[in-house]
Formats: sequence, C-alpha cells, structure tokens
Amino acid sequence: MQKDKVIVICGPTASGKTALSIELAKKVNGEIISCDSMQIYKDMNIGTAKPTIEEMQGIKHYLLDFVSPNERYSVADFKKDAKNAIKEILSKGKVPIIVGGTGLYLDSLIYEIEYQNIEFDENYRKELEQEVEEKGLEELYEQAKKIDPVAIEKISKNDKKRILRILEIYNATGKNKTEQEIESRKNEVEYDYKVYAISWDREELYARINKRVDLMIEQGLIDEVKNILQKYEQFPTAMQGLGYKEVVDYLKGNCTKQEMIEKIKMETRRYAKRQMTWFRKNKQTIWIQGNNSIQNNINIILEGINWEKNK
RNA sequence: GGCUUCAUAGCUCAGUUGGUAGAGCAGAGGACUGAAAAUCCUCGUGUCAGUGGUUCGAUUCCACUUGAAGCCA
Repeated sequence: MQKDKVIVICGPTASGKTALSIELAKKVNGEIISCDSMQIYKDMNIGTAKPTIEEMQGIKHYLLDFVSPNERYSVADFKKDAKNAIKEILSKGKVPIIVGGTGLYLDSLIYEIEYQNIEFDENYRKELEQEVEEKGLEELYEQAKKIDPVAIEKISKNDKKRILRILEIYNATGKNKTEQEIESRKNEVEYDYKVYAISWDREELYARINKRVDLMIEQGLIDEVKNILQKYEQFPTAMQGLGYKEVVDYLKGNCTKQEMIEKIKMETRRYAKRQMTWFRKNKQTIWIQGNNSIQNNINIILEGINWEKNK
C-alpha cells in the first residue's frame, strides 16, 4: 500500500517558510502543522515570529499557540501531537504540510523515532544538578561512562545536558541511551515525507534576520516579555527562546537597549547557522532558493511530489 | 606650529632583550534521540601603517612620511 504524502518545509529562521507554506497550502488544499519549539507557547508571538491570523489567510494551523509558557514540552510531546495532527488532516482528505525550523522535532517524524511513555522526573533532574554543584561534572561523566560507554564517546566532558540525559534515561528505564536509541528506530516510517528546505546566501539571510529583529522591537517585543514575566511564575523551557532571555537581561539592567538588540541579532544569526548545519545532514532534502518567487518555488515542490498525477 | 604617545588578525589588544607573532570577541565548519531558539566540539599567515637606514637578518633599533589621540601655544 502506498504511503500518504506529507510535505515538509524547513529552513533557517527568517527564510520565508511561513509565506511559502501558506501559499502552498492554498494550492494543494493543505493544512499546516508547525514544527517549532517556541511558537507552541501562548503569549509569545512577536519574538517567535508566530504567523498572525491575517497571515494565515484562513489556512488551519496546528501546534501553534497551545502550550502555557509555564509548562514543559519536549520532542516526545511533539511527535505525538504532530502524528495526531497528520492523521486528522488526512482524514479530512487534505494534505499535511509540516513547517518549521526545529530540526530535532522534524527528525522525530521523518525517522519515526519512538519515544517510550515515561514521565519527566523533576526531582531526579534536581538531584543531578545538585550533584554537579557538589562533586563536579567530571564525576557524573564517569558515572555515565560506566552506564553507556558507547554513547559517552560521542559527547564532550563539558556537555552537561547530554551527560545528565544518559543518567536520566538509565534512571527512568533501566536501559542505557544506546539501547534505547536502537529500539527507538525499529518502527517503519509511516508516511512519505517530502522534505524541502529554503536556502539563502549567508549575507542575504543575515540581512533579513537583522531587519526582522529591528521589526520585533518596533512591534513591542519588550512589552511582550514584560507581560509574560508578570503573567507566569516559572518557565521550564520557554525562556530559552531567542529574544526573550536577552530582553530579560536588559530589563534587569545588565545591558543597554542597543546592546540587547545587537545580542539578539547575533544569537539569531548563530541559530540560523546551526539550523543550516542540521538541515544539510539529511541527504534526501531538496533545497529551494529563498530569493526565487513563491510561485516558482511552489511549482518546484508540486513537481517534486508529482502533484498533478496523484490528484 | 611645538612636544608626547600610539599605529600588529574583521574588532579590542598582547608580544617579539632583533631570528617574520598570539589571546579574547566576531566569524567559519561540525555534532545533536524526552531542555533543542537549548547544549557542546574544532578552526588564528596577518604587506606587524608607508619609505629609507643600521644589521647576516628589522614587525622589533634609528630617521623621515602619513594617520589618530593627548598636552602646550
């Protein structure tokens, strides 16, 4: 049986994914599933460049604006939510279009990574954090090495996040990371993902990023941050968002407004660079040029998925 | 106009008692399986302002030129 097609539009931040995907959705009778780890949050609109109602032009969007900034969200949640959304869209006879720049989230779909149903252990995380404080990271690195010598070889002694993760997986499942990853890949990929990525000359992309950050400030990013700081008392993951942590720093008086703006631009450029590295890794990805017209790029995509033939 | 100080990587600056130089930042490349807009790894040749001089050898010492900053008129 032939697998259903799912179109994916990825690419670095500020590459024009939103505009392209909405035009594409109109053309193919599609609906959009956002693949973005920050646009999921409510009350974080300007800084995440979340598409507005007007921009959406009536195209239904999933996985946008549905998590409170004081809640925890992870790839495992995304995988489940996204698969449900795909099913729902297909059941309506429409075409699912995955759009976003979070490479980790995207991979969970296109490689059909299976996440076991385990709860995040807040206490154990805190315990580990404290152990790092007391004994030093090296101690935990050695522990992780005993549990999973294969996985530890690939990570640095300074990569606290991944060292802790090895310990957490073992604590939660009794398996090590390597075993768990092998199991996570055993399922066949359910859909026929057609992955497109938008590419720009570095200089042009950076100019777009700089311009967009200026626009965010004009649109009231600072007030947006003030508002969520007031509205929510904790931010397990949301405050990692680019633009947010820098504004918080500015509000604390640690830098001038101009310094803050420059910092956001710089960090966003670096983020775009990391995204490019991530998307280059997948050899199946078809690259389209951002400075092409949207119409042109849509034609390339339709051709790639043999749209007319299957209609 | 006179005096003083400075001129080294895209930026800020070290340094070479004369044997052609190195940090931070920026930048580039990469990794990535439950925090991922996160986290982490690797990468430093540049007319040492210009022109002459001394010297086996000058980015280093000397002279002049140019530019910058400061002080005195």
